[in-house]
Amino acid sequence: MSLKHGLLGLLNAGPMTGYELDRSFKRSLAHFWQAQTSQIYRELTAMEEKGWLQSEEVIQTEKPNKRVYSLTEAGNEELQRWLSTPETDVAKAVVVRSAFLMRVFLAGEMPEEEVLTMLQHFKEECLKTLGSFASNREAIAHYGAAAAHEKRVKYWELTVMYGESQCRAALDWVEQAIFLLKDEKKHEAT
Amino acid sequence: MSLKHGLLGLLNAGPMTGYELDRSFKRSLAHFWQAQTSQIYRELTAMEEKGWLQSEEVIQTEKPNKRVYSLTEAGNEELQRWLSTPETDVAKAVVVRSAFLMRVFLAGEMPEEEVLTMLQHFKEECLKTLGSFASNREAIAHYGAAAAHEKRVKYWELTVMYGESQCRAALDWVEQAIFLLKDEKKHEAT
DNA sequence: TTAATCATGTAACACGTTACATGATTGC
DNA sequence: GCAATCATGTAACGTGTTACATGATTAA
Repeated sequence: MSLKHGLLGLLNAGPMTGYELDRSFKRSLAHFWQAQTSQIYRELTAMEEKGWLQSEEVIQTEKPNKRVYSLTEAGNEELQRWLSTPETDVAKAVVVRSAFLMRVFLAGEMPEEEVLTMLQHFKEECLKTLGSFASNREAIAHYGAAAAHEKRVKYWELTVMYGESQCRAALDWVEQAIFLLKDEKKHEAT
Repeated sequence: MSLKHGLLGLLNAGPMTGYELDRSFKRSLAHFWQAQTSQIYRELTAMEEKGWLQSEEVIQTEKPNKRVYSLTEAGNEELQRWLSTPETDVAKAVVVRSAFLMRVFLAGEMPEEEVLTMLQHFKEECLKTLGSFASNREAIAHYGAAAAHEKRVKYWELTVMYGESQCRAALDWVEQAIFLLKDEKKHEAT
């Protein structure tokens, strides 16, 4: 149930519309939790039903009307409850789900050139993603300048550092994997 | 749709029962794709309906009866089709979903000691997981000795290497994070 | 005039999780 | 006598994904 709690966390900084939440989400949390716009609207409806949020419609003339959500007492308590309940499942903290690794695992059924192409493609993705972390840092610097919520910014930064370190490790791995496969091919040839 | 394709891949090595698939899965793929036993049975039923598998009931007297699944032509084609269709979604290759990082992101709403406890706990998980990769390597060595499917073993090994490198990176990160938080506290004290 | 931004959703489906049920055999 | 292994599932629920629908304003 982390999407709901992510939204509670964002709303803790102040009321927002679904649209704004969607953008905040994509700017800050998307590197470890991806969510579709439609899912966010659905969760907001569900959370209001649970009493964690309240909303108010704001009529606009120049733009479409919008619905502004804010945390209730119950929502705040739920956030606190979730944060103070440590994860019991050992595996979930570290283990991730990766369709890419599934392909690697099954790569024995593919021609080797295709495997190499796949790895090369993965490498490019890693490089791109590393770049996106750099822009993330810029965004942080921008918010950090406004200060006031230094604490929040500090932890946001930590999640970005985590992403960067994972990404660098993935890059090292893929380079080594490519090397190993190529090296093997060379030996086969001789 | 990777769970289905993982199962297809395992069955490509020979017919198996749901129970055996479950154990194979947990032994080899579980470090990048976790699946509940009940989910595996459900997927098997669905895949047989799609014509990717066929099954046969084996009557046993000393043990409960079992149902042995094997790949059909269509199943094999589907596996090939999936393997040769590269992932189009850029983000999915690298981005992962992590409730732990969600907690870190929201850690500003927690007392700092709790954050430290959480990080320390995460560190222990990392260490445990690193250990489990070691046992994974032993399992590989065991299968590798039987040879015949060297290719499969090679790629299996690569997925383990990936897990290990990610895990080590996570460990480095958490140690640094703990250091940063403690250091900050010290400066506040003075 | 075309794309981007603002703004909200519904419907259907796919996939993941949890709880529960059954029952025999084997080893400690 | 109790836990583990073998062996298979159903039901309900929760979450994630995809496709679709609407419609105004503003900048290139």
